[in-house]
Amino acid sequence: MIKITLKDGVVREYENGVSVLEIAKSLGAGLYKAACLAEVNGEKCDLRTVLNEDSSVSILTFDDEDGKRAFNHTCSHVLAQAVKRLFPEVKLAIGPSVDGGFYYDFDSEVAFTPEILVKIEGEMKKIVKENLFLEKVELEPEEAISLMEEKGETYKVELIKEHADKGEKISFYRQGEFFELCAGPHIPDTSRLKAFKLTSCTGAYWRGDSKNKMLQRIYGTAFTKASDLEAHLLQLEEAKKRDHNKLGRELEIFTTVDYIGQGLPILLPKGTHIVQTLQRFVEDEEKKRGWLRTKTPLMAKSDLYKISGHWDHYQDGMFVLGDEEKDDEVFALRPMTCPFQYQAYLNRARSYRDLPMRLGETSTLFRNEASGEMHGLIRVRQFTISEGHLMCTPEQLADEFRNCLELTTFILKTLGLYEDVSYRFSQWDPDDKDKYIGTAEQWAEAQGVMKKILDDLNVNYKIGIGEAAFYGPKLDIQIKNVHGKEDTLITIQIDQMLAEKFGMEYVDKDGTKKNPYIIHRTSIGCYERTLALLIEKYAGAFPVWLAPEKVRITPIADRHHDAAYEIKNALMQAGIDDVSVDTRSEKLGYKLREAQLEKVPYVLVIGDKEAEEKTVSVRKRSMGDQGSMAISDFIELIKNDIETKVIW
RNA sequence: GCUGCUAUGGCGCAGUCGGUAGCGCGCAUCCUUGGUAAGGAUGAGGUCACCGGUUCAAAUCCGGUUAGCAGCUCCA
Repeated sequence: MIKITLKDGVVREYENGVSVLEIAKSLGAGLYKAACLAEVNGEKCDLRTVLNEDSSVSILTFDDEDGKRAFNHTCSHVLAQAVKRLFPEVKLAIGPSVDGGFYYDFDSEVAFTPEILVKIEGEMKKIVKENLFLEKVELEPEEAISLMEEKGETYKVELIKEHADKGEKISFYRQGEFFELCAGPHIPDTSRLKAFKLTSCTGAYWRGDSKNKMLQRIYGTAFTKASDLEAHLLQLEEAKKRDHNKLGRELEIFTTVDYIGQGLPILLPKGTHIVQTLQRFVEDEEKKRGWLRTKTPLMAKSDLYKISGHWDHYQDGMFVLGDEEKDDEVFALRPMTCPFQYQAYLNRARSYRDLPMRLGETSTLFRNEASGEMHGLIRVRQFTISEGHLMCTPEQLADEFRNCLELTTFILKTLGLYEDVSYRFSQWDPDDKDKYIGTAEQWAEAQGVMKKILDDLNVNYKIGIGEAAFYGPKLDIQIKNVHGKEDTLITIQIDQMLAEKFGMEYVDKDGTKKNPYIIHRTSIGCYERTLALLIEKYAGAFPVWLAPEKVRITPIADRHHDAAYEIKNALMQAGIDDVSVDTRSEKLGYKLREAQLEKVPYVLVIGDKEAEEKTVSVRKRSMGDQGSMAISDFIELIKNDIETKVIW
């Protein structure tokens, strides 16, 4: 007999050689049915694992993150098995679980159309019914390679060869006739896969490298119950309704025109209004915090970019005007502000007394993104960023960095996005010589300085190797869109290299010349992308201070029009613009419905009673009828909303 | 850039087997003058994204281009 310590601390005795699955069964039919995975002495393993000594065991179900992953991963094996049954010539690549489901990459001559996906799903259901057991098998590397070569699975051979010299056995999982290279762990049998759906098929490069062949990736998701699957699919549908790319067009925030080009959105009056409001807010806030402003050219001769290194390291991403072979002067639209704003610093000799020097600019940039990269307002070719460069001494660096971070925190909190972001410490990739300038020593120093600052500030970050700018490390503030895709909203960077390249110096107290540290930073990010995230955050129902139409005055009958315009004037005189009057001869309910759908924060209903008493009947978005109040009281109410930037 | 899908009035969509276009919403006008999420009638609006091909005939079939979508790659 062996002693098994369970999750709740209870110790039970079992026969030597008992499997975890049998233990689960002994604990109850419900747990047995729900079990996905086990954790034995802290190690994740299959439920079929057999125990021969005293152990601590916890049974993981779909409710545990690891259980869910194993469940989805097993479903990806079933997918691969089904594809091999229907298309034996298809070669298998890899098939992991991911957030919200799983995928499997196939090298197939046949394109997997939606109709084919349905057929594959049907075959998967058969496999589930067959209740195939998943059994782990370990082979010697040579054996594994020859087996996979025999089956023509060239991708698997490549993977095994990489593992071969580690001196470990290669693990496989068998389910029926299907034999798959896999480290596991897996759920015990296919019959537990009660509810799954193949959601899409797209292209994906083998090993994530665009030099490699593009494979076909089938995405899917799996649940223990059909109702959970349906709820999940419904949730995805709901998320799509918040998609800024759809909602932003519906709400007339922006549009695109095919003959203007990709990544060049037109901001309509409502979108422009929001951006302008954000811009004033940011510029005022920066001014309070000691930032000066510059206005620098949108383009420059190639000479400038040759000094900065962009000509060599970033030319593909720039819009170049002219041809170096033919033209005397070649220009390029600016892809960043750095070398332009540095000229303000270089305007005269600087002393340590000039530092820190904080230069902000609302800066329009142009980047020639590859054609497939553009996405609504999130990824565009022309955008405007709250740019800034800060030149300082080494002693000032940590404080100034903290101030930059505090500014972004303040802005994110004001926008209501603070809880939605995560931090990434973006470092260089020493193996990527094409992308990065500078020496290993320079990078070690810049990253070391940044690490210390971040750790001192207790920033909870993850590290991104190869995510640094070509001239220095970054703190990237990341946010996910409605589809779960992560983008950089805000970035704060430390740069030691460009100051040297541009000959930026200051005379220190001791009379020696030194290069300043430079912080590149944005405070709200680029306005287009931030706007996109705000549309998704609020599903178009913006806080009052940002709302492009704050008040809609709705007279009930024609005879109330004069009273309505009087109220509009009163609001305008109180400094509240963005007020409209809906004089259409529609019923009140009809007008209210439209105002609600357009997410106008306040609707003022004006009828006989209000016209008589000089009051307004206030309807608040999503809170309905608030009753009547004096016009002056309403002005106070909405002014407070605007000034405090309250979110409701 | 790559893989796949898509493109029909302002928006959302229908259009079968090729025979020169329909619906709903919106818009305009008129009637209605109403009290917190859709009152009624009439009307206007489309060279079916663009270029080319096949055909007696193309929204429909074929090729290309442009743009949009999902994903990959990329993202200073």
